[in-house]
Amino acid sequence: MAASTLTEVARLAGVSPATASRVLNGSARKPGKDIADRVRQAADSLGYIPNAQAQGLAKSSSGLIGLIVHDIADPYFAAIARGVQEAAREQRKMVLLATTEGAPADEKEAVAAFAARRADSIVIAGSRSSRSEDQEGNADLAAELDRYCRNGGQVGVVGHPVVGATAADGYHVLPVPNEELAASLAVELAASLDDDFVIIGGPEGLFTSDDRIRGFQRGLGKAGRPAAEVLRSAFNRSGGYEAGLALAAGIKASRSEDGGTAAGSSKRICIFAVNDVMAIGAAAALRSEGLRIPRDASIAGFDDIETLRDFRPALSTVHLPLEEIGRLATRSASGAGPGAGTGDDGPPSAITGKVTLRRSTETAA
Amino acid sequence: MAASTLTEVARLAGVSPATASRVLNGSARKPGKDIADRVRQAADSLGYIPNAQAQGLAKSSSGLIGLIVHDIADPYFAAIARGVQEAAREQRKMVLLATTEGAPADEKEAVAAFAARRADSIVIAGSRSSRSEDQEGNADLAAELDRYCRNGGQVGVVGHPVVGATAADGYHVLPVPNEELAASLAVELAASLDDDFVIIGGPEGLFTSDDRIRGFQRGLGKAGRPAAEVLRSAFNRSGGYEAGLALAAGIKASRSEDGGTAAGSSKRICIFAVNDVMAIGAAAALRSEGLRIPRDASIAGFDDIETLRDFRPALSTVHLPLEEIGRLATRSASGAGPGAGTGDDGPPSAITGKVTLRRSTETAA
DNA sequence: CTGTTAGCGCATTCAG
DNA sequence: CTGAATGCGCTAACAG
Repeated sequence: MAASTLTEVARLAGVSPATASRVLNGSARKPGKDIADRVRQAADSLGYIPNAQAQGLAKSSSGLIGLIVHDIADPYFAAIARGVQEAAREQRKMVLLATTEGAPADEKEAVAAFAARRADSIVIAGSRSSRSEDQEGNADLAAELDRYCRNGGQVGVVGHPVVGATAADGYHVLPVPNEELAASLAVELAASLDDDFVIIGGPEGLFTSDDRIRGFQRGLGKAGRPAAEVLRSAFNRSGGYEAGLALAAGIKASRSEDGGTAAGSSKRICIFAVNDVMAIGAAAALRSEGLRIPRDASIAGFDDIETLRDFRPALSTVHLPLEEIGRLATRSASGAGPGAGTGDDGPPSAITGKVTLRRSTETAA
Repeated sequence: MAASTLTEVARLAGVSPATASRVLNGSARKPGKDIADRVRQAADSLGYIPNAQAQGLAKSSSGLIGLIVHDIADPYFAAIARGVQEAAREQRKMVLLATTEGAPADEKEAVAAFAARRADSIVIAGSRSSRSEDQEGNADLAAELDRYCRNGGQVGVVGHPVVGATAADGYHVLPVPNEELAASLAVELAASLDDDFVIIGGPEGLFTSDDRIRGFQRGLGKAGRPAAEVLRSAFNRSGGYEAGLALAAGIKASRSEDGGTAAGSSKRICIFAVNDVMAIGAAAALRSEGLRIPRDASIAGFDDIETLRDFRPALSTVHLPLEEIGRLATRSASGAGPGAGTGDDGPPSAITGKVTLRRSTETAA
């Protein structure tokens, strides 16, 4: 038994399909009140559900928003996804999810799939990359996006533009002040701590990571501190853990150099991990090596992931309004259609974050 | 400039649309190698992307899987979503996301929306509820699901069947042994701890919560312990926090009764929170009241949320293969079509969890 | 093996 | 204000 169609509803109501369509969906013209009721009644007596595919075909617009993330189980993306979902709901649209592990080739596939479904807009949340291994994928992705935009699609990208994407109509970037915020974090940290700074970053070429590293170094410079050493590892918890292990070894080594008992003589280090999840991993590594925070090392992250806020010692970090980022990116990809003229998308709706110092970077006391 | 169509490709290749369709999509019959190449070349010279809406209309199947969760930012659902996504990828389908905050009325809307999009299957991940305020919503949801199934849709539900749903063809439930596992947890805890047990549960009527409470009590009974008192609050972090606050007050009160200095004379309590997120909230509350875990109270959760594993003291819990749950629920809603006969969906593919005791429930030492 | 014909379910011209 | 006709882009029966 197939779902009932508009035609069936019309027949039952004794009207034409056109009329039925007009009453059941918001048409410009309002049919007569009496006949409208008949149609509506017939509709739900049959349990009529409009076929969105057919509607989409006829109107060429699908009510779909495509969302691309690296990993939906990563709390960073999950939070953004929630914002996207909210915005979608406001627009009475549904969100189509694609996860790509950050591979531009997969992202290109996702864009093509969204285009095939005639998604009204696409939101790309994952960090852009300029790594050489991603060159080709990036080019393909850029081309696919370009085509999508040329066909009237809207895209909203969080953070940085896709590498190589021509600033087409309908292509919007929501800037995130990663660099500025990281600089502020460095300045605040430098003001209260005497520690030597070390950075745990993601792979070189990951924009989000690179921005935060650059900003942090700049802030350090502004505070009259030397640039920090940078350890590179995976942009996730285990990357943080590995780097943390290496740092722990270093801390222990420098201590024994200072002579066994003079435990306080070597300077404490302050670790800046470019995101909270890496910071937590690093903290776990230090702990597993018998080191304590903030006694033996201080540590700060970035993002202010909600689920991690109960972690002890409380993690110093930079708060980012993740949910709002998702919302804004989605809205930016829904505004004026192509040919709006000025190329300006109304108020830039800038994202603002906030340095949030907590126990993990207190002085050793 | 609209996207190019199959007809355009066909014209450019000098063949009929039917032939073009046959080569570009997997048809049973294979066109001649020479002509196939011409079509393929024409296709990507035009940047042809098939219109999934039109395909769906013609084939009446959309390649879409609908996923319903309470909140995508909740790590429990995020983990399941990842599993669903994986399974979807295996089937070369995309996932449509709907979040409902657990309201059956919204879930009904979501099902209708999925039905409108002709989703091939629907996965419902959120806990079922039998609360009176959800009665009406449940009935509507059940009716909507029933209709969806009758029209050939497949649905997979995690945990418990939707209240009132008639076991239609295409309706599959993936059981999660919440009760058994909670019982095992109680037994293991009772074996190593002398504590008095207290349970922090979600609102009465939430199946997942109720199952875990019931199981825990049963385990307690089996171990010769009296039933635990049950505190009810919201099924999330703040619910846990509030309940934790109440418990902290109780702990302090009973201590002062025992006389100020005899801090060890009143028995320690062991808190079982029905999920990890609530447990973390409760732990935070205790801590904020100056209590320490496991010294002043022990605590255990349920789910073994990955992001929470670095929490200290490490949380005792019951490990659940969340990702696999998502995968299996998705697969169960993709197997044999309607009319398969036996009503049996092959191997029950049972979910198994594992009691995982960690520091938060060690003896006070 | 290919081309032609006919819908899939709906929105939207047009005519009445 | 209503009904009949046309087409969205594609697939699946037919015919050649």
